[in-house]
Amino acid sequence: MFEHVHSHASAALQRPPRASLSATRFVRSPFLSDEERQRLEQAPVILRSVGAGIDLVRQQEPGDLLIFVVEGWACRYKTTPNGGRQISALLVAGDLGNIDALMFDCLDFGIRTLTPTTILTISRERAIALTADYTGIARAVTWFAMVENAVLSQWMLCLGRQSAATRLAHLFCELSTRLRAEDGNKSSFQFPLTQEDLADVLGLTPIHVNRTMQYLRGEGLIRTEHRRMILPDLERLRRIGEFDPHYLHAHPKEIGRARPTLV
Amino acid sequence: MFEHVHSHASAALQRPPRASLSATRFVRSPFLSDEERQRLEQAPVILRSVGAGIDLVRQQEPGDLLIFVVEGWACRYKTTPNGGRQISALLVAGDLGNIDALMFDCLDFGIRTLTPTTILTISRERAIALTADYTGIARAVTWFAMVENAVLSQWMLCLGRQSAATRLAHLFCELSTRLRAEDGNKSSFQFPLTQEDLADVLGLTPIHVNRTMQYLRGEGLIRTEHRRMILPDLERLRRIGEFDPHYLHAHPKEIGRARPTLV
DNA sequence: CGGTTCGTTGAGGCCCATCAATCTATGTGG
DNA sequence: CCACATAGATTGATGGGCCTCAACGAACCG
Repeated sequence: MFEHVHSHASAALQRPPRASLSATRFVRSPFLSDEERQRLEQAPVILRSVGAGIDLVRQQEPGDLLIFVVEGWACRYKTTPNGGRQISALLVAGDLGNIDALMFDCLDFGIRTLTPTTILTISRERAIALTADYTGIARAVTWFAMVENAVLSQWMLCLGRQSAATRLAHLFCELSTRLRAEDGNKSSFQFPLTQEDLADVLGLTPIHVNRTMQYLRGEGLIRTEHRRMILPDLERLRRIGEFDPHYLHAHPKEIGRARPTLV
Repeated sequence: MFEHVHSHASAALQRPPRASLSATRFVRSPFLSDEERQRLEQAPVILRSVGAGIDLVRQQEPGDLLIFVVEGWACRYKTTPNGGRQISALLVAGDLGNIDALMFDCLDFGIRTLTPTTILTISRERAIALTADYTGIARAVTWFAMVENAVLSQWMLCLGRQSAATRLAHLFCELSTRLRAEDGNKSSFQFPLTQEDLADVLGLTPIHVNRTMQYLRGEGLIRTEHRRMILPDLERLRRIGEFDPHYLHAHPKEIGRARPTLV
């Protein structure tokens, strides 16, 4: 699978903190019992360093690994026959890229790194076995799948019904929340994506992304300093982007009810 | 929840074929054991007739029922503050509208009927209990959630990177497949949606939907006769729509591997 | 220092939105 | 049976948001 990946696995595996799934958001799911969390942390994984712009999984090719992002940025994407690309998810530290591999042999999207990235992989067969043996793990999988669902629906609303400025503002708000980069009315975070990447997320051309970012800059809503995104007025940016963080389900207070007492 | 729904429940409940989940795609999932299938079919449900244009669930309101469509058309949708609507899923006979209710107390989308519709509801608490007690049912839920995921990703590609004609053609191809209305290179099925509904699915205005449909008609790719859609040349329509049915995962040959032997 | 990647700017045009009106089909009440 | 109302399809005119093509500037890097 990784013939085309320039790998530093051997070096990575010698790191002091032994590689494990504890570097991912997955093990922090409230659905897990202590035993289940431990099983996940003990699961054999492989840590790799990968360059930028590398396909980890290609569209329509079977994949035998689940891929987590530990550091750097990656994306899920689909392409049209004539070369158009649409990014359907941005993957940052802690994210699982191909949860669908737990159910489907063959994915209809690709996964590609956008920056140099550290990834963590676990065998698909083993992951499936874990979901079969531990109901809490299975439940966590379902939870994450449904959150992805909610995020995709929100992006659909943006793509179908929002202007370029609103889409951009919304995306920056979403990233600010997901990266937990918020500090009162301000926010700032490392932001290594190119304007072409942004265009492929938002369904625009890079040129128009550029012009729209200039507009937002002019309005004092965003600022960029050497690959860092600064949002000086979150409140106003949220209004422009019509952003309501609810769809991210980032604070799973709701899990109590989803976990029936009769188990 | 249904105060605003003009209901014929009492009449419906007296129907000869007693209402049960066997009218849904859910019970045909290959993940279910015989016992599990039986439990689903025995689960207490309520059958209702609902008029067109009725909100079954409103955005941001908690829902205590899972809603299946037995007959007619409905949709999941989201709206923008200034009145824009984006339909994120079309629901036809057999579909489950709010699978997310199994995990989230409060949904961030609404469900609305597009035609007079017969729906079937089951208590959310009871459904959650079923997924907790029967691993096959839980697995089926995860499967359906991931298929929805794949469909949403495909729609995102359409919204972000395809022309109006391609989007329309793609949608008709998808519906033709989902409704199992295909017959060689031709297809035809009841199609009660208005052009405004189509516009809200495709992220266009009704006027442009109208003009694009005229174009497709002129090309001999679609024909409509009193609320019936006729696709005289599926192959060419698929080429225009860049349609590949794979993403629908309609033929779950892959389930074998997703169901590990070590259980 | 030359090459490459990415950001920026300009000119021109098309796809689709907007506004407004007409036409048709269906249904309703007198 | 007809006058009327309503919803949806259709058509026209106009404009704007975004795309396309093309070039230039800036930052980075071996």
